[in-house]
Amino acid sequence: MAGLKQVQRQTGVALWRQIADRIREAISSGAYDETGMVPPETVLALQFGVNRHTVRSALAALAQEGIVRAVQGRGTLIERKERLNFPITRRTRFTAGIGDQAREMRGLLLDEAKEEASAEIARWLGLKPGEQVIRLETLRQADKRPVSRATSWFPAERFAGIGEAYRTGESITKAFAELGLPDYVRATTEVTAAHASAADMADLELTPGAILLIAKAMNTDLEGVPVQYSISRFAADRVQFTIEN
Amino acid sequence: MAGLKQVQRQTGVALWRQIADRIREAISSGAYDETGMVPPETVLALQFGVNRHTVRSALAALAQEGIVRAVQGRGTLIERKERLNFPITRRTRFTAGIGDQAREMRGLLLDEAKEEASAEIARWLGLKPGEQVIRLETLRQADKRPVSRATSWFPAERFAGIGEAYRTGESITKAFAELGLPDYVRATTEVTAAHASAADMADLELTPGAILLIAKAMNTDLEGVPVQYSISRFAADRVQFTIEN
DNA sequence: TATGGTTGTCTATATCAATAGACATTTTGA
DNA sequence: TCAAAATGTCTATTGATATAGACAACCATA
Repeated sequence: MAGLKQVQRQTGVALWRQIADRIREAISSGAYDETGMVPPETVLALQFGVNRHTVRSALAALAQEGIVRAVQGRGTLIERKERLNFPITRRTRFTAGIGDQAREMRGLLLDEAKEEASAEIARWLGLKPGEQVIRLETLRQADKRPVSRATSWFPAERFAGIGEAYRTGESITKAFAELGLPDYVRATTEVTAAHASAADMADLELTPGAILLIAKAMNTDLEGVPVQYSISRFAADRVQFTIEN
Repeated sequence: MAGLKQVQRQTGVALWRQIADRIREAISSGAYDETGMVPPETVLALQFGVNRHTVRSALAALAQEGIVRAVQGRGTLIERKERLNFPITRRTRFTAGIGDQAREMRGLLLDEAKEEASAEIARWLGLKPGEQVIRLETLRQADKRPVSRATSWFPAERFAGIGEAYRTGESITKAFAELGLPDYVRATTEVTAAHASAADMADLELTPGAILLIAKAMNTDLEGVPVQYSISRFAADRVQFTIEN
């Protein structure tokens, strides 16, 4: 399991942050499932080869994130530890994909705009650059916990009113259905990773240094005509993607 | 493009490192392709709202990575900027997948061991826990630049000698072929992201704070019998995954 | 060849990060 | 009820980080 060995000194990233990352990882890998607690501060300090105060800074950061809760005299309890699985297939849908892994799924519309397609968007949607597209900024939550922040583009002519449909249905699938598109398929998905920007940190309730999994996806209708291009930014410590071939 | 606006103060990560990350991203997004140079230090300092010395620390780190090169009197030149695309399909192969994006592809065998399958490995390979498996530690390079570090497990009985076959062939596909398995398919792939460990930083020539894309993959033969389970760790700034459905 | 724009170097100061040690406070269980 | 084990708080010191200003060195070009 997570070999909690010595940390090596790295410039530019505070030791307590590196240690916080290591402990967070150990927690989510289930290393402390037996006790439901993090080892005592003195033990962690010894394992990582740092001062106890440094470990305390790390644990304070994790407490701030809501991952652990310290109780004087008892120890430091682990609060949460789930990682949602997100299957990527031809029938990928965010809400259904998460399925029974969470009780309540919501999609919130943060912003809507009609704009001219950039060269890249036009290419993905099979339009000419400058044609009208609707851009939706959405935030997706699983049990009130933010999971991803997405920017989606739709051909404006075909999907007029999709913003309102999304706002009421709280999912792309329902919005498409309301606009007369009962079914669609995932054509391509590109996955990369990056550090979270300040804006994404705020929306996804992340802390500095957090990682994003970025999925650029294109959906088509059953005839293969592009209906949506989206760039979704997932909190990397809350999800994993599964590709079944 | 990459809106190089003010950085917001984040505890635990040095400002110069955050700025280095932002500039690296801007470079790889092609923001400075016209000039082939990063803007002057004074301009960057103004854009980010920090002191010029802080920008200099960031640029020094990027120079250390080989991404930029400062020339006194002229400016700071951009050295490299490629991101390899790695398609994930039923026929995913590392070497062929990279294909024409690099001239020379190599797979180096770092370590080989015969061991008992853990519960997880056994599950993936369809074995009983404790059955013998062969574990290979490999490093994959594109044009001498390390791209990924992988740990792979194979059923020991069926693939005895795969270590030697990999060492000479420098690819899994060739090693399989040599052992009488001319073809195989990718069954499942799970993608996550995490910070690089010290060991991976060394092997992949990464700098502190670097991100990994982690792909856990299972390959089967044409009858659907598992032949390989692997955990590959990619330098996130050097690759992207593409899933075509 | 002179000038403006650029990177390189130096000094100084304030704040943050990390270590070190001591002791208080709380919980659990013998 | 006491002792052990755990987290909480305080003081002090050192080195890394960030800002500020000034000037040197170098390059391109008008």
